Amino acid sequence: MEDAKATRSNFIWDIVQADLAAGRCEKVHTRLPPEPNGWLHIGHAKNIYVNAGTAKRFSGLCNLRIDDTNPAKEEQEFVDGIKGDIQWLGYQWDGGLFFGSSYFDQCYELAEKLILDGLAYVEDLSQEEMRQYRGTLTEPGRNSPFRNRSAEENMDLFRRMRAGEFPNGARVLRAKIDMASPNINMRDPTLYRILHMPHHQTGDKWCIYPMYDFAHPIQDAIEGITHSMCSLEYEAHRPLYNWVVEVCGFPNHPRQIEYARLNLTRTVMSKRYLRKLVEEGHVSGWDDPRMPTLAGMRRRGYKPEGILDFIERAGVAKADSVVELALLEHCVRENLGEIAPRAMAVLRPLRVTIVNWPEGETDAITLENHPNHPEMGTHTIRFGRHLCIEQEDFMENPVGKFFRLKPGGEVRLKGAYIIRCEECVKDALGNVAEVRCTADLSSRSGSEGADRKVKGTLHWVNAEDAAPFEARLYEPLLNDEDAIAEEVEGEEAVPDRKDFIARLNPRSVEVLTGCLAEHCLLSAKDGDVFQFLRMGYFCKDRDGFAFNRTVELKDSFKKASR
RNA sequence: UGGGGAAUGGUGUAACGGCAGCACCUACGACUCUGACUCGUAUUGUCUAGGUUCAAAUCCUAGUUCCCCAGCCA
Repeated sequence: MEDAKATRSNFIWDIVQADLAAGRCEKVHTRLPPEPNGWLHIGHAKNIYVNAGTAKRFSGLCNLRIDDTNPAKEEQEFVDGIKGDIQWLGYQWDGGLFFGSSYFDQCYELAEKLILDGLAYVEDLSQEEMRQYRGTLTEPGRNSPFRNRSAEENMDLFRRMRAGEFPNGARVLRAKIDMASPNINMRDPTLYRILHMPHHQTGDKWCIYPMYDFAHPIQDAIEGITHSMCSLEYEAHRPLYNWVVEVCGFPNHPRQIEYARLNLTRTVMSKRYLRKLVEEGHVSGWDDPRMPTLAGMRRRGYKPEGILDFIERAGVAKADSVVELALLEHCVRENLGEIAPRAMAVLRPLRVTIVNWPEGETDAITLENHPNHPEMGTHTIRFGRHLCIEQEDFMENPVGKFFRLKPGGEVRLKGAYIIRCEECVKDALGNVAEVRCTADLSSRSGSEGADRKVKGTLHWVNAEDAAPFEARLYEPLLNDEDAIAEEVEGEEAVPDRKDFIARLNPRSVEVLTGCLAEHCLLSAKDGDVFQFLRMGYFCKDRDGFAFNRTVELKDSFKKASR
């Protein structure tokens, strides 16, 4: 029996299951049609899960089809990124890799066929005139004066369009359907437009390019796709999709199924704005850890397993929804908690001197790499007279239930000794610069005197072994909802302002300065991610350390201090 | 106001005429060599109004709200 997670169903699977049962298709074949105009983001992960995942679920195949029908918006550089991200997520295009542009010949031939069949015509009206003839949501459109050209004339004009005789926008090829249709998408939609622009795959071969509505169903049908999953906004295009498959005479009929795209709280998902963030330099690139891209999340230390678990738990349905970021964080944390080796690091160091510990003498402390997985081994660090602890782990004037270090109080240093704070030394500004403590030498972890309980336990680093590291500063683009509201209010003249402001999770980014024990740096070579005890975790990427604080201190002392 | 969709706790998602379940969030408690993790407990829900039925989230009628469509974008 499969476990509950694996059997979690959704309405798409029900449809596919029914199609299979009714014999409407023999083997499930889906496709992934990303447009190469940016890097994949967490929303695409859902698309991958839905399409490639459905194929996997029913032992079918999934194609990767680079959807590059519009040369104006697409760039070669994104293709490799897309492929890499899909593989990183753990999916393959076992059905093959295709390019929408490789069907240009077939699209063109079918367009000629439609002309011959009297189902398409060349339009001379300008864009503006076409808009007027189209009617409105409540009024029917009017037939174009060019609607009843002969097949011969249409063919001649269309071939001349292809030959490059006309400038951009001079003419288009339209489907002849119904200008009075209540569905505006059926009011003689455009099939082909003139675009004198080289294509990153086909070069200068074409100066006319098919529209999505024409190309997509053709591509699906040619590839033998059985189920074509896309987002809700294509629902009204489904009649057109079916019309194209029908009139082109394909024996097989792919089925388009729409589902609600993924929305996340506090997260900008529109590729247009993500692109703007990159192009205007608000972030370092598509893989900036603040970006909701798969590349950004990868750099943050997220693992595909956590992301996929999130997608699955968020579910697939037809209702528009906004999933809380907390669910993503939970899934990622759960995944990382299981696999990440533990390490101690201090981000904002506060010097601690153990006054009864001899200068120059050290004690080797062995710590497990994972509390639940002894097979992950141990690592050894040194305890000495000079240590660093977290600034926030000491309070000169403690409030409420503050279990950590305070004057006269005791805490255990993880894996080592219980220490007592004797006094704190301040700098010229009155800030605590150093805490002087005594260690209970009989309380060493593992020794006989170790069972004495103290309320707090702190992580620490031996100052001498600490390797200062320079972290990249990933400040949140915006701190909180109030700030967003304020900015939006003040910038009303810019309509896009609200969307443009990246509502990226402020908790995912932390400015840090501090030090790492040397062993951490060494261990980091083996695995990217460390569970960082109470704090969350941090990851190492090619540029250095990025700290991701996903676990907030939600303790009662925090409340008391308000 | 045309057409196409969707409405279930704070959030997301199940239940396809038969006990409204699960997860996240939140709160409280237990545990703990960090207050994390883990474990336990709890609050909160079927858009509205009628109707059919022994029985309605589910079927019917009317209404309400939200989303998408008037690109030579996808």
